[in-house]
Amino acid sequence: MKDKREQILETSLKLFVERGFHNTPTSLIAKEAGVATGTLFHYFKTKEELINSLYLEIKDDMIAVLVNKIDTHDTIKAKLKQVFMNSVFWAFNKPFQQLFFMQYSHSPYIDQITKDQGMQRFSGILEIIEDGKKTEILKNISTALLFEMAQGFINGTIKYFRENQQKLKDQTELENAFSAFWDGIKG
Amino acid sequence: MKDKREQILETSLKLFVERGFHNTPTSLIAKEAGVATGTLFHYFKTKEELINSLYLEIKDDMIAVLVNKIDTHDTIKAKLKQVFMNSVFWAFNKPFQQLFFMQYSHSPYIDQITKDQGMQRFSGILEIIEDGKKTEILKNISTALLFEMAQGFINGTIKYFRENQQKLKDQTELENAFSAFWDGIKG
Amino acid sequence: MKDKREQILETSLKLFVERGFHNTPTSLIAKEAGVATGTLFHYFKTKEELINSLYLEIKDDMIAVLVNKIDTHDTIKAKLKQVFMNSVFWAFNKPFQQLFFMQYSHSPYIDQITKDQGMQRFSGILEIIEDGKKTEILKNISTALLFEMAQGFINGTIKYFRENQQKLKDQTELENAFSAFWDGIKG
Amino acid sequence: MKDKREQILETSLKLFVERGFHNTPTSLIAKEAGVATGTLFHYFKTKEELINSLYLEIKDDMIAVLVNKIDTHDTIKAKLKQVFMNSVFWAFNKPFQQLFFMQYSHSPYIDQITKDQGMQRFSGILEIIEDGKKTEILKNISTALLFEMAQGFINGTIKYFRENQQKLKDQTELENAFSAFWDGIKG
DNA sequence: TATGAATGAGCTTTCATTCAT
DNA sequence: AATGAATGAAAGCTCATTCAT
Repeated sequence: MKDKREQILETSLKLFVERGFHNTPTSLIAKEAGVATGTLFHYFKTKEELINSLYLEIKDDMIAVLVNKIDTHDTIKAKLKQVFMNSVFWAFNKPFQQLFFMQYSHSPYIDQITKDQGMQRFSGILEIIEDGKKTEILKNISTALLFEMAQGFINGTIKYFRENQQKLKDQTELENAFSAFWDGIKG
Repeated sequence: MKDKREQILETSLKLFVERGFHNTPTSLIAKEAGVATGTLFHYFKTKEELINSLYLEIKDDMIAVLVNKIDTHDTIKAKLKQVFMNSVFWAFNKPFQQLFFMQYSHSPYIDQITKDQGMQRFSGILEIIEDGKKTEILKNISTALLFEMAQGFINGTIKYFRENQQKLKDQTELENAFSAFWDGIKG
Repeated sequence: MKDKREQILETSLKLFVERGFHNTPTSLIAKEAGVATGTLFHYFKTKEELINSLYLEIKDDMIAVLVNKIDTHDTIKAKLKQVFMNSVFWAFNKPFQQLFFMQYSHSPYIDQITKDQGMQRFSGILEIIEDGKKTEILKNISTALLFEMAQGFINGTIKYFRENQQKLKDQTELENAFSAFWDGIKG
Repeated sequence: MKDKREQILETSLKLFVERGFHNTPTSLIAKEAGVATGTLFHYFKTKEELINSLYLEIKDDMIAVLVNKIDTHDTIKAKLKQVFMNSVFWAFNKPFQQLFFMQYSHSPYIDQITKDQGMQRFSGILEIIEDGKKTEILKNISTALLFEMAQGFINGTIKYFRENQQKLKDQTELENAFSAFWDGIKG
């Protein structure tokens, strides 16, 4: 049997995505999680604290997956391809988590402190981009811009594959997507 | 003096973006719009109908701007550059509208019918992409994927410039962003 | 084309019976009556005045029917039989009106003054009862009690026939009902 | 201190009778019952559920009183006299409950299912009537009609005594009323 | 830790009524 | 006489949060 805290996080993720934050009563979360309403507030002081905790836990999980199987000795291109593929892989393995970010990254429910903490975790990926620029493999564009373009591109790719899941069966289209991605950022 | 319906839409846009949908009482919308609470419901049967109407009106406005100054005789590249630049221009001219889409495009408050209606309005832009593919100027990737990649890329670009507004003063970085965009999708 | 005032009364009768007084918006009455909301308030200062007017108009109509075809020369029994039959006849000819009394005779929406005015109209029937007592044809019970017993009895009879309409086809059961009625009050 | 649920039922009975259903805010019920508004909705999902529950609880109480002190060995007449007297007794002991039925038995606020459930509880009394018919003590009229006539007659009697309470001091008039009742239904 | 009855502020929505036309 | 957009008080109901157990 799962830890109750864990159970609450898991349940609220699902409900926040399906129904929206304010349209998800804490009583419903408690019920679906199989705990008493009071228990939820034992683990999270407020509903706001709950969604912010959720945000950071998901961010941590995502980052861990994105940098998976990246070797220091890989080329910049290999590293970024791994990140690209890991991103798509994560989105499909953790669909609720991915939708959660789509919905709540820009929402006022997540406070700025939490967003900043989430951003810090991207440092590893930002380093890859900076390395790529130093060696002139990537375009000489500000790192932040390159990062946002890349992230937006990947989000678009994921959105497409979510709506056309059968296209993931063979790798062709995904490889094409990465080619376009790479053409865009390479120097 | 503005039309009351117009006033309600304008006010609710601002408030939904700043405070979130469920954290914005209809009473506050009415108050800020300078109308009685009953008046809001005279024009929009429910709060849900209000946000869906808002979504479509903003979508219409955006599309009109995106295809602005596009001439039939332009090259594909010129057309897509115009769309790219128009997108950034719109985002900066209509910041609330742009943030509204960021927050609510993926939210459950907008129903699927409304989202579909919104999507239909992109047909003009999809045609440009298809023309580009026919003449082998663009990559031979499915139109839907190209579209989503492009849209994601542009969203990222906008996000960057919103956080770094001074970088828009001269055109250099924006031109670089378009170059990257074009490199990504060209054949 | 009907008089608008008439139209409003007719429509509100139907709606008050089917939906209850407070669950029937004046806007709905206006709409169903085919007039503007303002028009309703032109004829009736308030919604309360509307239902009280309705009460009295229906009472008038009912009394007129109850004493119909009663001849001064008839026996007491013949007169009361006529009233009894007229009551059932009225209830079936004016079902909404009858239900209206069932629902609103005891309700606080009708003010006491109106109820008293309605009661006055029964004087003709009360006179028949008093005549019957004088000649010892009816039981020597206070007129008011005889009246209420009779009215209750008739209401019960009507309720039964409303729920068993086919039983009205031949007159047997209705005659039986009157026999019981007469046995109860005769001296 | 009373049970909160009980307190809410008791208070709403009084208020519904005095002010009407829709003219009685749930907030007022809660206030007079000494509970929070939320508590009312904790026990009754909607205001409609509240009034329907009330209807059934009162019906149960009434039936229990009506069949009180009836012995299997009593004659039909004795049994029905007991029911008649019990009815009057109940009406005077529970005046709000009696007025509640007068007002709401025919109202659209009580749904048909509830009304049917209420009717089922009369089976004991219907049996007495059927027994009476078998032994030819009562008129050979359909049971349902006899039942409705009787109920209407009793309601009228109660209405009279409510408006003329001093007449209850000695039993004479009440006995007369029962005589009339019995004359009406006896064979 | 865990419970869930109880709270009451606050929400969306309704609706009788007004009034300029 | 007739209209219907506009009003805003008030309604039913929700829900984050507390607290005695």
